[in-house]
Amino acid sequence: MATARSTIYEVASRSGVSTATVSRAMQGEDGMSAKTRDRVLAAANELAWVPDGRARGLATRRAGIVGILFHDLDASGEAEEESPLYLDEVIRGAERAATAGGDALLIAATRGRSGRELAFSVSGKVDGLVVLARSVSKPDIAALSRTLPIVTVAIRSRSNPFDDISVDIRGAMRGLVEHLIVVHGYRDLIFIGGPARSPDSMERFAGYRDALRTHQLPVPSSPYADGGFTEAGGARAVRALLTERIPEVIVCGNDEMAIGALGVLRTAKLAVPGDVAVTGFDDIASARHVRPTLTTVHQPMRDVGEQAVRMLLDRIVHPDAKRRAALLPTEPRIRRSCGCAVRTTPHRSSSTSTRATPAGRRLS
Amino acid sequence: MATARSTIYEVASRSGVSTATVSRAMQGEDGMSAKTRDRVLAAANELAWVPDGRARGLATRRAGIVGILFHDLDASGEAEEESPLYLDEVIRGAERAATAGGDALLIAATRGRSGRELAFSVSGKVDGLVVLARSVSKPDIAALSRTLPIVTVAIRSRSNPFDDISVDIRGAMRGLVEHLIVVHGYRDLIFIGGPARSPDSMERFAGYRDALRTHQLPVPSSPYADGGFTEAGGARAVRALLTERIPEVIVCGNDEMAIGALGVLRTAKLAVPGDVAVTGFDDIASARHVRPTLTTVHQPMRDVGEQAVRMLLDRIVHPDAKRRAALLPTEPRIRRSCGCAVRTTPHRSSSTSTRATPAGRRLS
DNA sequence: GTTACGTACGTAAGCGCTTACGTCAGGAAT
DNA sequence: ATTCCTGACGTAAGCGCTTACGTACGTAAC
Repeated sequence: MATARSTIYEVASRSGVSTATVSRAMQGEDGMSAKTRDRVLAAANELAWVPDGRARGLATRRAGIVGILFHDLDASGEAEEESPLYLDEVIRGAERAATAGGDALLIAATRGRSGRELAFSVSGKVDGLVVLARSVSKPDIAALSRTLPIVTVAIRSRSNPFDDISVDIRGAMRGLVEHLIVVHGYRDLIFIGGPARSPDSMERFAGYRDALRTHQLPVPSSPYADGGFTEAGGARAVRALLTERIPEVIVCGNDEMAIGALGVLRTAKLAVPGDVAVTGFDDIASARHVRPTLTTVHQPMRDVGEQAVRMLLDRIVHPDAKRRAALLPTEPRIRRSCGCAVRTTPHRSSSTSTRATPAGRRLS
Repeated sequence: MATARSTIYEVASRSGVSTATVSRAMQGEDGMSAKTRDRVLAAANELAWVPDGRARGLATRRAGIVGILFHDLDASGEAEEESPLYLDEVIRGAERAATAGGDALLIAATRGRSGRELAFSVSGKVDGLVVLARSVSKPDIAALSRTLPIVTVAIRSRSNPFDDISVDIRGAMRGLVEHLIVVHGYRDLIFIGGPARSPDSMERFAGYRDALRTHQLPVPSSPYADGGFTEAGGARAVRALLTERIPEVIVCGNDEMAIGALGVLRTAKLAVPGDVAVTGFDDIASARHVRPTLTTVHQPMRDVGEQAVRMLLDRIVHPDAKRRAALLPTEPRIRRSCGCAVRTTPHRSSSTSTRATPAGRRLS
């Protein structure tokens, strides 16, 4: 149990060489006699020695660690807001890319007001940082960038000077709504939005408007209601809606609200999609399991994580390359709730480069 | 964009003090004049200087980073196995505990055979390691432990010499099955298991047997079928079962298989729970959304992560304390599929110390 | 006015690596 | 037999911090 790390010096003396040689052996340099290398490696093994990452980092100016900063709503007790599940996908993707690049991934959640402090403490430990939207304030990001390469996720404002990876939310919602209009011929749609001031929420609504405009339908200036991105909020909004009228389709800003809507409609004895169609957004796991199965849009969150880290790794190597920004495409998941009669869809052939996430792999 | 980190020397000379003073100021030591401290802090601020974690780590012999090692099945293309969702919860919990303790969390997934290498590379970067079951081989864990404090998760064999956090799977399954027997009076149960050689799977079955034995029911020596912990596997097993007979209850080793079972039963026009009851295990998000809602057991995965890291932090400070192991309790989630007529259950009062995870917060 | 401390800060020795140079065999070329 | 490489390794100077000591100054006690 007593943990006494051994050092390169012990390994050196035990194998009768200098520390330089030990170092070279550990890095698999060439220009060494195989015999010497084996002796060194054997000694290292016997002593259970692993080069100290801190010392190595100090000497090479490279920690071999990249960080990702996100905002953990759930833990801050900040709101009733659902902890965003997609975060996990992003993190997994980031981990994968980091490991593939030979680095390790440091994760840190800002909560409430403590973001600033956290960010700076983390910044001393990593070679670069992926910063998710809403985790750190713009000025703080700017300050961090004075010491570190930064890649942002989902910060698409034109003024964002950093490399960025985002998902084409607006285009995705537009595509989904066009499906409703073109394929199903719906003309009477209602949009239930998320928190009014959330940029993400606004994007979704903008895509909705895009589609209506394109097809010469009346374009509302604001969502019918703010369902707060929660199941309960969605239910509430639909309950209110039903006291007024019954539209052809209820387009929801996310899956949670759509699921809430389905619940209310069932209670009201309205058939989905027979009497009303419903769509969601995000493709959470439950979307496949509610009845009817929910038509929605899948966001490639794992790809977001992967690409963000890959971009960061790149930026670390080429600090002066010109800024890059990527807009990742989404995948519609057409199921039953929009009115499509989906036969048991065969597994998609795995030929595309976009990897399916577990949630989407099997269709209901 | 050009990133030139400044050093303590620049801060020192800019504020007209020695590096020692700068260091002291950054650590908020007392025994300093407020004036000097402010000068130093101001200089640090102007230079956007953050102490280099590597150098600091080298000097203090403490990186301020703990790591967690898990196995990412999904990425290895190793099997059809579902990527274990609970992992995300564990990671989030671990992150929370690490951040709370002032440390950062490094995450790394072993995939396929590369685990060994990864583990050692990570071990140089952290102060301690949480190792999840199945991510690293026992001998490798032993080797790692020669350099680092280790806490294992879900390695409950009596020979495990390390601190461990596990969930009382066996007791949980036993409790669930007793509910079926005692409350509902079922006597004719069937168990669909996971991969036969998985220790986790075996635990679940053991709990099932415990319950039967206690109530003097016939105790099978093996599960009725191996559903591989997947939805498809569960469906397959139930399809086979139905060609033979219809039991009172189908107890599934996890939720995925239970959901597969529900699908097959629906197709077969069998009412759940009217004709057959079904139970799952794990309480994945979908369990609340399938119809009927699924009776299952919730595992406190977030707590697992939190406690593991807390234990590790403790171990780092007290390397010679005696070994500790904790067995975390689970929470049954009694819903409809077992035959209980669940009225809208009120929110549980938040008086218990066990925190509810998002998935369980709202009942259907 | 000395002595004796306490306070506030400076000095410099590491922490455990990497790597630019330097050294030293031994073989090729002359 | 010299000279000149070249390959294989050793030397030692950092990398950017922390911290045990040391020093200088001011204050209190006498």
